Amino acid sequence: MSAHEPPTSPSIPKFRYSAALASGIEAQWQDYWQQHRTFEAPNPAGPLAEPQKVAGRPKLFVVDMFPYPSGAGLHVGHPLGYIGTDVYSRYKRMKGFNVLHALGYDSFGLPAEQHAIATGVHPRTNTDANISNMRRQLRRLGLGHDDRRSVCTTDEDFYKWTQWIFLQIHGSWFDTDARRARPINDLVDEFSSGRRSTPDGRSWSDLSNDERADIIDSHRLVYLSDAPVNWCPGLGTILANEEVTAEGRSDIGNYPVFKRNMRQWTMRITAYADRLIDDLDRLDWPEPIKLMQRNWIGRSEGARVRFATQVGDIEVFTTRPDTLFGATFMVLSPEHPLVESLTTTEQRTLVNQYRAEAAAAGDTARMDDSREKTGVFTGAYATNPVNGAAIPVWIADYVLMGYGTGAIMAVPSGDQRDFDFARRFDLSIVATQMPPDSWFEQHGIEPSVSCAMWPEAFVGEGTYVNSANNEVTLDGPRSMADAKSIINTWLAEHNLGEPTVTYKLRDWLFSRQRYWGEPFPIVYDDDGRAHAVPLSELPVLLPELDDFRPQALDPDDAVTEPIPPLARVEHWRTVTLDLGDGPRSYRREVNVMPQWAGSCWYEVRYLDPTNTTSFVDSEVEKYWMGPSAPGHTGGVDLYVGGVEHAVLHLLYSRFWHKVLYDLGHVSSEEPFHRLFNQGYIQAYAYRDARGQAVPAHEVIEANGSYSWNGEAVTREYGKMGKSLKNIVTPDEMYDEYGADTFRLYEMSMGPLEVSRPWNTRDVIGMQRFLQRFWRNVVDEDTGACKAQDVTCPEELRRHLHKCIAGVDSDMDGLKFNTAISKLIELNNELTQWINAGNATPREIVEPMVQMIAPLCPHFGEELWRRLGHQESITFVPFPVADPALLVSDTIELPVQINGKVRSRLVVSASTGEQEVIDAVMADEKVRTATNGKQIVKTIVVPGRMVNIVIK
RNA sequence: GCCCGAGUGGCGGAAUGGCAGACGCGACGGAUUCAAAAUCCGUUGUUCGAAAGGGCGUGUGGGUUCAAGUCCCACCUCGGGCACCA
Repeated sequence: MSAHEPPTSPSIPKFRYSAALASGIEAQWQDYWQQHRTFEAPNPAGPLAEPQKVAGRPKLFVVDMFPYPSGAGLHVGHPLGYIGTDVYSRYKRMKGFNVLHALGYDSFGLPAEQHAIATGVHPRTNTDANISNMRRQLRRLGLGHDDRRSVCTTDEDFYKWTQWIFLQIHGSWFDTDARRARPINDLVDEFSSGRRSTPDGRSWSDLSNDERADIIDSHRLVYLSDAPVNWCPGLGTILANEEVTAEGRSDIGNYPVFKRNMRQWTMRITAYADRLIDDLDRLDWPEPIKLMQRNWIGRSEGARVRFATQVGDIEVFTTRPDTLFGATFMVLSPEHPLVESLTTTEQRTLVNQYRAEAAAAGDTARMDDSREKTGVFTGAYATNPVNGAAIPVWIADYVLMGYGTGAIMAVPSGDQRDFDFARRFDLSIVATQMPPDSWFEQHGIEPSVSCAMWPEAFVGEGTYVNSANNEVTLDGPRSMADAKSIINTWLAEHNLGEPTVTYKLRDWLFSRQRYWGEPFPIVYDDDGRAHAVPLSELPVLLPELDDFRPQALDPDDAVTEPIPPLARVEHWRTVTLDLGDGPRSYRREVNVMPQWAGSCWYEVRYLDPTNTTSFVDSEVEKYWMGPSAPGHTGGVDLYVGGVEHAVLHLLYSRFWHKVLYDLGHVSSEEPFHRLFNQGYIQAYAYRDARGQAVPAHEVIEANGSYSWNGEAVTREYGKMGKSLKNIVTPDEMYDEYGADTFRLYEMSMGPLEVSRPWNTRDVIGMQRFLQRFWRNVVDEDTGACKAQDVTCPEELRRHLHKCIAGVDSDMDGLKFNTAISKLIELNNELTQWINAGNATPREIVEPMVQMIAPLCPHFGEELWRRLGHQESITFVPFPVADPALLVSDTIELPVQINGKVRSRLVVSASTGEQEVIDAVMADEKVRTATNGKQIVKTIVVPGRMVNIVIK
């Protein structure tokens, strides 16, 4: 392993740790690992079983978020997380763990398809080229991945199982009593045995086949719905709610998105809303991500309440049933089904006009809350169930049909929107809670239960007023929770309402009108009824296409019906199958699955990538992902990725995993037990006077201002990207410094979870450190190992053990930046010792090499070999600190006077408190400072410091 | 508007409530060199001072404490998420 090309320049010693030397070393060790299959992790069972290697080691499953193989290749920001997980995995191998670390590719998706449309090149060709380039770039980084497990979602034997999971979901329903998914046949049994009654109460045997199928289909966890969807003509496909930005545009491409009705496959993720929220408490995730998921799911607890009208009850959902007595009017969504029958003759013209306007304005316009409130009176009145008051019924577009029941009871005294509406249209406002005096004081008005002077609604805890009828009263001081519970009980007793929970989360639109995705394993019969393709027919392969274009659509064309590319492949679209009643002709589903499908379960396939009989061997899944203790969710031990998938990938994959768990296919309840959000590496970009980006690496800084070609430019900070001309690639770093220096720099820049700016100029610092380290072990001229079995000074030995203890705990906590500085400090001290003419103590450098190995694996392997070891350093145990060397005999105590350090005192570590005080009082500087002052107090923090308080 | 997260030297960043600025970059000075690069040694928060030494310093203003970058309250700025959600 030591025959490297000598560096080209004659003035540089032959064995200096230069970029050229590093590159040679790195290439050789990468080959070594590949030949020796160093990172192939043994499985306990299944096709990759090596049970004897599994035995006696704890396991660790580390996963990076699934990358999309972009055509642009990697820039230095991309590998940050991969390096972090690699360092951690290598560290854990040295701590005795059986580590599974692999990286696959989320290779279906829009960019490859858009590229195919533009160039006519098959997306597979392009995707494969991108993957090989990315594999090449990552191999050069020296990542310890098990390459056998590098799956791609576009592989036929991968998407076979994506389709299989789809059919599992299609073949199940959610039992709301058991709070879990069950096979759909259980539901058929329940209906046919009479344990469960049919929707209209007829017996199961009296129903026609079609009627039965309708009932069953309506219970499936994935179902066809003809409902409003997010239609994005610019992409030629619909999008999930999570893929639409707050501005009503597509997350990808920023095209306009329109609401329209289309028949789509929809995943019943809402059935899992409660478990998706509740189980967050059992996960080791960053709190902000949990919060984002909670907010996205948006559980609100309240009550459904029915208000009687002449044409039937209006049902509302409210989170504040305790304010029912203050409901002075109702507001219905313009699309509410009762509007038609409620509206009086006199109001009809106005109402129709308003409804037309509301329909014309897009969702986005309606959501613009800076607008003034609009609305129209229907002419009808409803009865407030708690006090019998006749209250007017209005329609207004701020009430959305898609949330709750599409109707609200308006309590203007307690809700700001209702308050605004009431003031605008002069509707009455009745207080149900008396705000505290401080509230009135803040608003500069006299306390009054009359709302006439109130400038805004009062939301909060207050004494209840005006809230009683003959049977129930809330009046007086009481908590909101009590009041809600009292009124809910009363409502239930009188059959006027009941406690309910609603969610913001909507079901997941799962169809995409594209080509480059998994085909649905679904066919339709002549009646248009969907059937599952038999498992034996999987995978349903994508047909070849010559032309990948969806029909050309204007991004603003909201009305034209989309025709997916697969609809044009007539020979593929029609298929003859025997689904139990003889061979018949069926038509295939022509939509494809969204990109999220493959990433919903890929981590499971890492476990058993070559299994042809199951998506994963259950024993293998249990070993790598099973719960570690009763009550533990199980799942990946460490999942690292960016925060941008907080409500997309991380919500969808949890949902799929829970379905698989319910059906008994996995033993883990959650896919990712511990989540770590890495920061981003960003970069400066520069623009000239015209606002054009200029090449960032050509910009010169002088005295805090920046220039390019002699022209002043302005600096901005953001993502690396082509358009900003500020990309730095790993390849440039490999050439200039080698992979180990690059890895070390990325890890040293700051905490892994924090975003930070890239600064090529700083990389040199880590290069110098490795050079000094190298020079301490290797003779730069001869390449000979300098380490000798000599005794080293006690102080250096103590420093080593302190370093071991610190690096060990830093690496365990993913704090690589501080681990690196500890190694640099130790190396600096070692350098001084050696520069003073001493030999290199083997006792110091061997543990140092072991400690640097996870960070700079090629460097570590090479030095380990040069130190005379024949085995790879990968599984050499991490050094252990000697506790006896961590405590020192003497300590330096800072002495503070009134909190300011005035002196330092070296004392024996065993000095008692009184002795310390005596020594402090004898100190010259202390005597000067305290001279003539009264000592009020003396604080001694054992082993840490002394503080004297004087007056 | 609501909810998170973050503000520390010229820069990236360290600091279980206990010596603020570890480590690295940059800058400055020195050694080596014909010279440079590389390497090695040293200085480097700011301010007053010739020096010894002192004052001030972690976004701003208050507070708790013997002691606050760290805890509490209010505010400012930046980044992110959600947004007429009943």
